[in-house]
Amino acid sequence: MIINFGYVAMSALLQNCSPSKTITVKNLSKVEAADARLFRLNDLAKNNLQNTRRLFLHNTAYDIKVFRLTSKLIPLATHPISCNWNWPKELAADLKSIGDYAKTHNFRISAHPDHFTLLNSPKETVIEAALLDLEYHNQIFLSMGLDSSAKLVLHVGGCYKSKDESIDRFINNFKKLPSPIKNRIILENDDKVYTVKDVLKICQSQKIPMVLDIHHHYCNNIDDDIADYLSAVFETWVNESSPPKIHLSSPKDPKSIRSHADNINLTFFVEFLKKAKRLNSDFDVMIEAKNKDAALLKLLKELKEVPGVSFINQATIEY
DNA sequence: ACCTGTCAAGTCTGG
DNA sequence: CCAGACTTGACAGGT
Repeated sequence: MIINFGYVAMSALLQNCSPSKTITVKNLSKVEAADARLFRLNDLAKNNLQNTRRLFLHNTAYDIKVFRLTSKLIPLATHPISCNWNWPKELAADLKSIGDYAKTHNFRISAHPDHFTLLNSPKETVIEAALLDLEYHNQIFLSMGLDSSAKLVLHVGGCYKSKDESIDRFINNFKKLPSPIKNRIILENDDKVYTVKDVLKICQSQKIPMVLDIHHHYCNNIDDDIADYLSAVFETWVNESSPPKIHLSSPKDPKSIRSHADNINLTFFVEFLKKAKRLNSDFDVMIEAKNKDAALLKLLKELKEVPGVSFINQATIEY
């Protein structure tokens, strides 16, 4: 089976290359002239897009095809203070350009809207804000010219005292989404409320590809073995053009197991590899570690010593 | 150059 | 009913 590795949003190796630079609402408000505010926003966004291009070039140098875009690419894009900023128009050329690069190099791009973006809140205002944020993410992908293989990773959301009712609310609101957004959403098990079993059930009934987070499963499961779910999880990707995606991180320490460690625990991942080998199906691994791409490169280096692992390129293995 | 409090956004707990 | 924790990168104001 072939496994492609990637990382999240920013590089620990490239200096001064943040794709998430922003301005606070308070400070933007201090700028009096409307055109000066727009200039500031455009300037920040263009800088973020330029740094995203640098990240893309960096990824190419390391054969990295799997990458998650930061959600903060366009500063304050969905905040009322920017309502007069037509950023898709202003940034059309920049977005198209990095999108073309991503397509030319067969990148597998995703994004992960923040934890404020909830489809199962009982509050209508929260749902409206979530919809706006999903539209923002969708617009970035559209402007980049990326089809529905560019995905948006979501969690089911809060519990609100009743898991069953909250799952029903998720499904109802999911069904109401515009198709272009619906087709991009993939669902991930979380570390506190919705287990692999819960999320899988939703994904199967709604035909949503499921992202398996093996660290979250470690934090939140009812003594279930991940191996029992792998086949069904991968099956939710059967109609997709990209292989299934899993998230990989390691607990920071025994006291705070839910936090992400700097790097990836090799033994833990190799145990997973052995279980996955029984299915022998290709998948992508998104590394979620504090050390970002440095953690990815460290893991790849360590994998060179693991029996049964061979390298197709710097960031792709066969096992 | 470095440190600290704060930031658009939500949920949950505990007082 | 409200404050604080949760979690994250980066801003902004301080030293």
